[in-house]
Amino acid sequence: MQTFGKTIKTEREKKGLFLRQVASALDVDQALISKFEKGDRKPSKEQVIKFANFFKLDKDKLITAWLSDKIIYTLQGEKNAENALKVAEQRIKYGTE
Amino acid sequence: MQTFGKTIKTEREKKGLFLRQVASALDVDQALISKFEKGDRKPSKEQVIKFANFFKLDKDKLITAWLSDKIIYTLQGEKNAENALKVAEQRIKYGTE
DNA sequence: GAAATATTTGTCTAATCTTGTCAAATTAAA
DNA sequence: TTTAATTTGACAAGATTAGACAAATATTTC
Repeated sequence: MQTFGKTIKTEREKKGLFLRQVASALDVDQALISKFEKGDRKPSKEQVIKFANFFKLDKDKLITAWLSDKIIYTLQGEKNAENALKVAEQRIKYGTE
Repeated sequence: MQTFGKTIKTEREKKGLFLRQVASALDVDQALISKFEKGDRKPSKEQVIKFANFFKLDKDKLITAWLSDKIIYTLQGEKNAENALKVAEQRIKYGTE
């Protein structure tokens, strides 16, 4: 169950690349990529797609990881988090009623 | 499976109150409450709690509805929405690994 | 159906949050 | 200990959102 950050960090290391290199390939500041990897900045969807292309990762999987990061972010510190997820799931599946 | 807006609207009508009255009781602009009810403005958590108290609703339930609104908002238009929810659920239950 | 009342909508400003960038600090490697 | 890599902090700019108000629309009442 990967976060976006861990995924791209692992991938980068697999390929033996430095942040600097990814940064220049994607034209994104390397400090920013470092932050993506550590999860203290959230990339835009366009950036997620850039990463997926660059690392040849399944786009949907990477987007899913990124979305789940965002969900978890909005739920942080909420004790009703789990219930909210269940409710959201029902609402998405069957519509809000 | 209620949204925050529907919940407070229903509750208000149950009690036969006008927006104006709720607005003055909670000290919130009535146009804003109208927007909350229709779901085109998202209340703060403090406001959610105000509503729960005022209508004597279960705080956790109302917060859950409000959180699920926010989740659905972040997932809007995403085809990976359902998967992202499942992933988020796993991560919250068992931690991110 | 006219007047009064209730609700909704549109728009603007201010406040809040988020982004990307740069420089400095830290950590790791050679 | 020098060099290279990564992380951190802080800031300015940009984007997003909230709340306020007025105007428009809808609903109710007589």
